[in-house]
Amino acid sequence: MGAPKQKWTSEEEEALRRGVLKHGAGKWRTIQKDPEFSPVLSSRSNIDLKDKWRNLSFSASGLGSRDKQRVPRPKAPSSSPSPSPQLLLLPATNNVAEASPPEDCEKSPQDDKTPSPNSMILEALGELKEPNGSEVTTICNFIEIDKSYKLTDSYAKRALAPMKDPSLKKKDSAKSSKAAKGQGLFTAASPALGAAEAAATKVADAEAKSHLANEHMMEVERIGKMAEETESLLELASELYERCSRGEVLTILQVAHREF
DNA sequence: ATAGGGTTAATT
DNA sequence: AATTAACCCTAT
Repeated sequence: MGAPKQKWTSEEEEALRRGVLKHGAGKWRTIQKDPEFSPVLSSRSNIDLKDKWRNLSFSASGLGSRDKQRVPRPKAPSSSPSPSPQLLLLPATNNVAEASPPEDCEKSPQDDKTPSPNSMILEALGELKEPNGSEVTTICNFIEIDKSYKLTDSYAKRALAPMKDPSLKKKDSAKSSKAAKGQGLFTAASPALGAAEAAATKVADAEAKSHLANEHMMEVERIGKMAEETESLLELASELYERCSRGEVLTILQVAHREF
């Protein structure tokens, strides 16, 4: 009776974000049970995590001064066939990114009119890049979060298995892979699209060559509708791909290629 | 156990 | 009154 509403604290929010970044969105139970976030999210249930993440995602999606298409009105059976299945994505991180960007990070001259949500992700990736090398699962999760790619943990497990081998440090290997298996999915608009798409396709094909592929196609189709986000996203993918190809860190591409 | 839908409470 | 956020219920 005396429980009005238990608002989420910053600690809990951060824990949730970290958990999602670490284990991936969807593994609420795992995140909640993780000893790292357990003490913080002890009073939250997996459902609460999901709900919170949902709210966060929705807020982040419609938080760009974009059209405020609000049509949650189930009270209009006449006229108005279908507004627009605008899919949401890119919950990203809500870190402090305002104040004043002193200097450009490195390149990305296209960082002008677009908020570049991937920049944050890239930065985060660079930050969490440990001397030991980022974990494959982390990168995998990144991609999963970015484009809502559905990567099962089975893939992660598989990728982690061969990763133990130190001889995986190849300098250049999958670079000329191209692997434009699904290049015909949608029209390519930028050069980076090829590489990025190839990477995504490779990863996707590595494990999900069954019904999951179908979902991927659908997802790709949806993404194709959003040119801006797609380009930004692909840029990130390309960056990751190049970076990994260089041999800086173990990449899912190499592992995937190995498995292939 | 997770995803989605719907409801209630608090804030503006 | 409208929006947001937490909570609850149901289906898969």
